Amino acid sequence: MSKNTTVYIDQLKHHVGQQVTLQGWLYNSRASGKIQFLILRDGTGLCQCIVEKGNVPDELFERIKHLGQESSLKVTGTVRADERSLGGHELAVTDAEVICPAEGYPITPKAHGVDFLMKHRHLHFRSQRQWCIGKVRHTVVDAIRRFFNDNGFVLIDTPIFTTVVGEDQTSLFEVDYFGRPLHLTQTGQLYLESAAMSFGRVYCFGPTFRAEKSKTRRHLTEFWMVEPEVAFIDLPGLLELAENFVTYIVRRVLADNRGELESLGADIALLERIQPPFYRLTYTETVEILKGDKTRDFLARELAELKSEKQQTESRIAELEQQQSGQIKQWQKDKIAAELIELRSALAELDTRIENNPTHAQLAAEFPWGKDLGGSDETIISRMHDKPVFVTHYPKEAKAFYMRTDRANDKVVENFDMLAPAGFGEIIGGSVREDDYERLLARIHAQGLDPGTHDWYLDLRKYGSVPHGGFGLGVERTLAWITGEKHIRQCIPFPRMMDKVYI
RNA sequence: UCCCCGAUAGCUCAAUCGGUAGAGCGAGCGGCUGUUAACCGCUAGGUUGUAGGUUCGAGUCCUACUCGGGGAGCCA
Repeated sequence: MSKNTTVYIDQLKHHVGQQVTLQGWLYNSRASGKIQFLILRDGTGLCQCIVEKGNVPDELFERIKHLGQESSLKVTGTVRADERSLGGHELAVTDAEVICPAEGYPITPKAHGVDFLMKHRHLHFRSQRQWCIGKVRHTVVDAIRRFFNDNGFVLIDTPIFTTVVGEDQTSLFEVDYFGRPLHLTQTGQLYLESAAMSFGRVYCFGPTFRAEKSKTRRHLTEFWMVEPEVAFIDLPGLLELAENFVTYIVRRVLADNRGELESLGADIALLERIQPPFYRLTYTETVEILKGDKTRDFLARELAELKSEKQQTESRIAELEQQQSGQIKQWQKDKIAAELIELRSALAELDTRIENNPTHAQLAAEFPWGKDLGGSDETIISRMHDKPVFVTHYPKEAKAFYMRTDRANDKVVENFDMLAPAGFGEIIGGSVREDDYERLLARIHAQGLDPGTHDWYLDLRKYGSVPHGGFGLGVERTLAWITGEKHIRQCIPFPRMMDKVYI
């Protein structure tokens, strides 16, 4: 008899006026005597469900009233459009079935600390912020695959257990492989180069592992990286590929996840400006900028801004504290308390930035040509620009053995990093590869590496060597930049950090 | 490996000069027919991270440790 259809919340707009059933979890609820507002989530979105006394049996009305957060249930009712409701649609409930009542759900709709949320990661997924980031991550990953698949690239799955060392031995996880030491991959690049000589354009996409002892908001020990590798390409060609690639990802997210970006508070205007060409600087130009007046003035201005921001925050805190001790209503006190908590944590961050500013200024001013750019240096350059910046031609000594020496200046290599704008920093690192057998062998020796383990890699330069290159893009860093999320650990479902694995 | 900050109720945080440990949220009960982190009233909830020290008296001061946060180096 029932022509009742079970639908997902994101399809409600197609069912206005119809009777439907939703299945999901109770995200939040408010009761007001004879009317209740249930916020239901079902994985596709949130929907406010209105339960009015008289429209459902009294017994059910009472039962729903005492349902805890995250109880699972089915609700049936009529879909109607209503501006007052989030999403613009709501359900006038006529019936409901509790599947599993929940009591004492630990993550309340109020504020929680990072450590608490990380320890409850398995539940934290259900929160709006994590849900939005997960949806954007899905789009980013799909856009990555689509871009390469649609542009003639062939997917090559490179091994996780590796015998070769891409960069620095100390940053590798060693595993006992039936008594023989192997390493978890930190790049698929060397294998990919061999594949590029077969397919021309290839890419690999998977998890990668770094044992660096880095405890910052930009580091994970396990993260996802996509690496294209192209035969017959030069540095300008690689930069063009990278900027088209990043632009494509950003456009896809803008098209598919505008609601999520808004909800996350991402800088949409900034994302809309992302289009080729990106800025191009050489390492030498970058060092000159860092040591020059522009950077000094920029940091001084930033310090002044931070200080005035701090002063404003402090006086606002004092003002609120004053109000708090006066005779006011309870709800006003709550509001003030919530604002105070926010202001105090903002103040702590301002203090850190004020404290770091002179150090960063000194590091930049005294930057010696030849050193690799530090995190703070990248942040400075990145903050000075409103679009991504390519930094190219780093000193040979600071870089990996496989990067191609610039034939016009043998102190530098034909490599590049791409810095995301507005302070997020590096999201891509890449290079043209050394294609000359003798030069590559010399570099292997110079860096104290074992030529024996690189036999097969050297072979690629023996049999029809061609100019080729590629780069690696960090998925979580890209995601953090796009979503405006401060910490990379929020951008992967189960983060693995130095010395810390929660679940 | 180094530097800075922190640990008080299930959660987020207060506690002035060293003087009996407080709010809100959440939980429980009651009220309210349009709420948007709803609101109002009542109830329960604590060995102040651990170990020692100073003191008539320590959440507060000192030492060590444990755990957590941020940053440097290095990197996607």
